Amino acid sequence: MAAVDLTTHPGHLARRLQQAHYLLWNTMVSEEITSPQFAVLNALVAEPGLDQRTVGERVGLDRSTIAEVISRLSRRGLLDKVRDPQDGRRFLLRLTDEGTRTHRKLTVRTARMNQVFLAPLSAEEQTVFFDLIQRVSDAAEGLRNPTEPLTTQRRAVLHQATPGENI
Amino acid sequence: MAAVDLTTHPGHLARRLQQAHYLLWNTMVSEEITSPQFAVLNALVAEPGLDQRTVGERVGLDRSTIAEVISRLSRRGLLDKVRDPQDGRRFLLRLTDEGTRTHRKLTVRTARMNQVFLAPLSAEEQTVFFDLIQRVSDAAEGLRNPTEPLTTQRRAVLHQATPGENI
DNA sequence: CTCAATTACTCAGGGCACTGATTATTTCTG
DNA sequence: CAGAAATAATCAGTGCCCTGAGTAATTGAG
Repeated sequence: MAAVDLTTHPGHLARRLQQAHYLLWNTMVSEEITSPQFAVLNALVAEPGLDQRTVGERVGLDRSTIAEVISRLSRRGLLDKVRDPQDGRRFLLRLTDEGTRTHRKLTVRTARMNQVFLAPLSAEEQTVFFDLIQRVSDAAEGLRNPTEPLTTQRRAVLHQATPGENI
Repeated sequence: MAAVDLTTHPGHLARRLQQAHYLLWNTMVSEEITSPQFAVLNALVAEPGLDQRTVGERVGLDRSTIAEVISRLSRRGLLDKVRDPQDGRRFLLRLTDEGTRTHRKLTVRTARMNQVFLAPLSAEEQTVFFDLIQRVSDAAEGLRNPTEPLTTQRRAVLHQATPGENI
C-alpha cells in the first residue's frame, strides 16, 4: 500500500509525452524518417559540413547514438560523410540533394503535426509549455555538464545516499 | 537556409526532457533498476496479481516492451510470474519480498530526485507543468485510441497528405 | 457443440539511448 | 622532438520502444 502516484512523476510524464509524440510522428510525418533523424537533417541544413560530434551536440544525441543515426541516413543516401583533410579524426557531414529535398518535405509535415499535437493548449499555454520543459531540461543538463568541476554542493545534491542502503 | 528552430518542437523537447531525467535517475536513484521498471514494481504494489497486459496498460508500455521489462524483473528475482488457473493465456504477476523491499527503497530516492529535477520551477509552475504535459499526452493518446471507430474527421486530421508527395 | 473471432503472450526486426573500452589522430608539454 | 593527454569515432553490451506476424487459449455466434 505504499504505491506512489506516477502522474506527479516528471520522468513518467516525459516518457508518456515522448510516446505520444512518436505515435503522431509516425502517422502524420513519416514512417521512414524518425524525429531524431529529422533533427540531424535540420542541423545540417543550418550548418553544412559539421562533424559528427558537433551535430550530436546540436541535436542532443551522444557519440554512440549519433553514429548510428548518421550511418542510417548515410545508408539511405541522405547525407555524405567525408574525412576532414584538416583533421583526420573527423568526418564532415553534408546533405545530398535527396537529403535536402527530404528535409523540406518533412518540415511542412512536422509543422502540421506540431499544430495537432499542441492543439489542446492555448497559445499562451504553449509558450509556457516550451518554457517550463526547457528550463527543467537545461537545469538537469547543467547538473551533469559542469562548467566548473564538480562542486561539493552539487555532488551532495546528486549523490545523497540513504544511510546504509544501496541498490 | 530553411532550417527550423527545434526549441519550438514539442517532440524534440520531450526527448531532451526524457534524456535529462534518465541521467538524473541514473545518478540519484539507481543504475540497476530503470524508471520503467520502477513503474512496474509500483503498479504491482498497488494491485498485486495483475496480468502482464494490464500492468503494461497501467504504466504505459506496449505488449512487447512490457514483456521484456517483466522478464528482466523476473530474472532479478523481483517478481513472480504464474499462469492464471482461470485463464491459461494470462500470467499473474506478484512482487517477491525482495521486489517489495526494492520498491520501498527506490520510492524514497525517487522522491528526492523529483525534487531536484523540478527545483527550477516554483510550486505553481510545477502544477502547470504536470497539467500541460498530461493534457497533451492524453489528447494524443486519444487520437490513436478511439472510443468510437475512426471518424472521417480524425482520419482527416491525422493523414492529410502533401499533394503529390510521399516519403 | 463447433468454428471463427478475440485475447494474452511471444518472437523477429528496426530504431533510440547510454556506458565503458578501444583505436586513430592531433595537440600539448617538457 | 618525444611521450603524454586529449579528442573523434567505433564497438560491445544493456535496455527501452514500436510494429507485424505467429501461437496458444478462451469466448462467442450459429
